Amino acid sequence: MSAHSVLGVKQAVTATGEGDKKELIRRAAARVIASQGFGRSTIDMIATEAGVAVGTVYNYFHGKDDLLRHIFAVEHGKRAAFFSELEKRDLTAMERLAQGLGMHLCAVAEDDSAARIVLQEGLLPHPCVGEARGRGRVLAVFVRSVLAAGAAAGELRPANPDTVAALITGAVQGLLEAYLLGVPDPGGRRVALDDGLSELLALLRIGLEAAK
Amino acid sequence: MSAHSVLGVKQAVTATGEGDKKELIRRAAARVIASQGFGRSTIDMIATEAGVAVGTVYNYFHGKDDLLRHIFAVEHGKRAAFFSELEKRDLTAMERLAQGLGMHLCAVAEDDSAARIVLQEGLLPHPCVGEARGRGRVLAVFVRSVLAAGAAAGELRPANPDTVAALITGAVQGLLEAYLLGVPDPGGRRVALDDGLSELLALLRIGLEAAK
Amino acid sequence: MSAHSVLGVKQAVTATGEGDKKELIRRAAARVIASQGFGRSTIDMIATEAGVAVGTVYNYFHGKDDLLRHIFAVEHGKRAAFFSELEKRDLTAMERLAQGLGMHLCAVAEDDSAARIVLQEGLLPHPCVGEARGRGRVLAVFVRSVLAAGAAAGELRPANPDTVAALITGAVQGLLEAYLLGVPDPGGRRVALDDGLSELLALLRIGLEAAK
Amino acid sequence: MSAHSVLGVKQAVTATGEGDKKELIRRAAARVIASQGFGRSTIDMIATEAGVAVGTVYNYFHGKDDLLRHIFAVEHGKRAAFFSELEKRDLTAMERLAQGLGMHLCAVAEDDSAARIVLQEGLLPHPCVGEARGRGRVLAVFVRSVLAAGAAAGELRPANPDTVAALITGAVQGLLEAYLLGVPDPGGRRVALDDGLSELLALLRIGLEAAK
DNA sequence: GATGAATGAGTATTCATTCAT
DNA sequence: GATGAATGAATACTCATTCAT
Repeated sequence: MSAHSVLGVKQAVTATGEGDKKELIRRAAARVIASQGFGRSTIDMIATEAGVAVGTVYNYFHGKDDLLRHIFAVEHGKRAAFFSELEKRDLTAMERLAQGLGMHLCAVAEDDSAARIVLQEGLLPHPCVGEARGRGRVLAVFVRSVLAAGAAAGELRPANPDTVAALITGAVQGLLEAYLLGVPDPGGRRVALDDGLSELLALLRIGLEAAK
Repeated sequence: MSAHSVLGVKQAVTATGEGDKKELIRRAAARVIASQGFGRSTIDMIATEAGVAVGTVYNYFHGKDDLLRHIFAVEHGKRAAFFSELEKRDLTAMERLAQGLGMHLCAVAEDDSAARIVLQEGLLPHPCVGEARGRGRVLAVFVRSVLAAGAAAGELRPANPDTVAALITGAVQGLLEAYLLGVPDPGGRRVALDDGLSELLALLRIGLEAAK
Repeated sequence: MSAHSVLGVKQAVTATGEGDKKELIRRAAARVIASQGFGRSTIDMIATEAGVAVGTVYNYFHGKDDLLRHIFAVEHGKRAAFFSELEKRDLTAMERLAQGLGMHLCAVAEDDSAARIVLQEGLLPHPCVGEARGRGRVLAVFVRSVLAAGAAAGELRPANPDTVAALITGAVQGLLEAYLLGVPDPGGRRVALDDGLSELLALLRIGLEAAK
Repeated sequence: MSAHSVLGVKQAVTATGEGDKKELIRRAAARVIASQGFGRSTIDMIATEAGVAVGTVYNYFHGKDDLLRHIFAVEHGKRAAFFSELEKRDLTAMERLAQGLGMHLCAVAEDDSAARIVLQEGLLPHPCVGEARGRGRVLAVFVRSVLAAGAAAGELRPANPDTVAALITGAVQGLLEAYLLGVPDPGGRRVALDDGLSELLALLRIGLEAAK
């Protein structure tokens, strides 16, 4: 394995900025919900955190559920954009995986509040979460397609791509979870995720790559 | 992979029965919370599901939080008992892993409501969940200790046990999650979990066992 | 004024004992209600304090309200018995007052829980308190009749007996209240009530007795 | 006794008006609690009486207890302001007493709901009533200080001021109680209180003033 | 009689949402 | 657009009372 960090692939994933106020409120909501859980967060808390009045929240969102949906959608969008861009590049399956997972962890390392929410609420039967249901849906879909393509191209040994995608996605979430709960220092957190990703990729290389 | 199911290791994990009413209510609560999420579940729903009056719930639990805590504790207890019993047997690290993870999935396959809750609520900052915090805490601790012991005994190649435990635990949760969300038929679910576990163990055998 | 205590007139006012259990429960209830207030007392607390089961309370009383009514009635009965006996004796108005008020304070000094309750709840619009309404009703009726008789006999100067009875009854309650709230030591409390009563009687002698 | 009413000393004690809504709710609550007792009053009743929604009550008060505390505090405040202003005037002890007690009764005659509450709840062990504990605390403190000062100045004969203050405060409360319970007509009530106060002051003049 | 588990009507309190300013 | 007071439906929890054992 080369010496440089697999998370070094960093890029401006977090380009944001659209409607000032809306974004301001989304971020505030993400912080509050990440720390309290959705059920224990109130619109008042969110408005206070954002420094606006309650009414203002309703000028940008239809309600609490809509706020949650939006947080999921933004997070989803970031990944989807990157993943679809990744599809176009000419890379091996393992390279694609490395970059996709790396980007996922990188985004979390930069702003974990949304990630916490996805982890916490993604499994709950919110009528509002809808298509984003499942904590790593976009990620899982991406991983699955990479695996399927890789197997088709003979790069990877044949295996049920749904199952393996579930394992890989789960492992990444497990990494996140362990370090979101366990590593307080943001600096150390980056390193920890980096280590974990390297370990995971190593396992996959040994276990999945077709014998040449 | 050997021909017999890795989930065949089934055993009477789900011995229950204690205080009739309390257990009745716990189960009903687990079903309701699993399907609605903790925040959207009401004591009335739980009482109705259990076929008792609201007041009766309060004769056995101090409140909604206490119910959740109890559900976690029972689930925790089941695993802990099995894991500690597993420690005493004379097994290789991989065998121990296979049996431990198998039992975990087996318990879920039999009664998934508690598992859903642990998956959903285990990450939330409930003041009540306490030491059980983290969706796979007991499992992670078990996996970590098996890995550490295995590495010390020279059975496994050296690797940061915290990181690898996080990956393995996550992969198992990912498996659960995918199938809890995706496979409606309980029969097929068992098979799916079985497949997933086999795949995971295969990966680990290739990737973790020290070269002989 | 003679040197001996005005409360020395003590007599076995607190003869009780009737139906063992009923009395046991009444006393327990009085203690609980005196310390918590009627509204904050529960049948459970009372049963626990009495060392019986909740159901047992209902074998002797029709409910919480009935319990309160009974406590009032017993207290009322003690005074009424003594007062009516006092009517028969050949005494001056001031002597009668001295003995009546003395007995009242004496009973309180011996067992203040019922007195606290009468003080606290006597004014509340309980549908259950009924005729005992008003914290010092029996006392007031007694005082009023002594005053009226005394004025008729020319012993006391003429004055509206209702008004004066209210003042005297109030003063006695004020005394009780001050010392129930203020003097923790039961011994000192006796002395304090004694002092207060002497002072009150002195005022009344000067202010009410008809000039000879 | 002079011909003019001792309650004639009337003054704008009941200046109110502050935060419209809060005051509106306080008054409604006072009416409800006065007629039902604290324990039997519900927030719904209070909100209905005030003509607002339940939630609105909670926009101004932290809860039922806070409402009670506030009612006590306002009543306390009215007296305290008047009493402290009275201290500054150049008056004899008896004059001070006459005006202080007069103002107390006057305030009650104008708005008896708060007075009923203080009488009813002031003795209960509400954790919320705190320093206002005791039904006539402010009044008692005032009376005591007047007595002590009067005795020091040689205007009054020596006597334990605590005891005498308890007697006087109690007598005033007795008066209130008798007439709050007994005199339905508000006009007659004023006269009755006036009579009672005159009688009390007459007794005190005879009984307490130092022989010249 | 004694017991105490079961009951469910009753209540305090919260909080998403609206809307007049 | 921004505000935040008002709203009232929703919900956790209490506790007097009953009744089968």
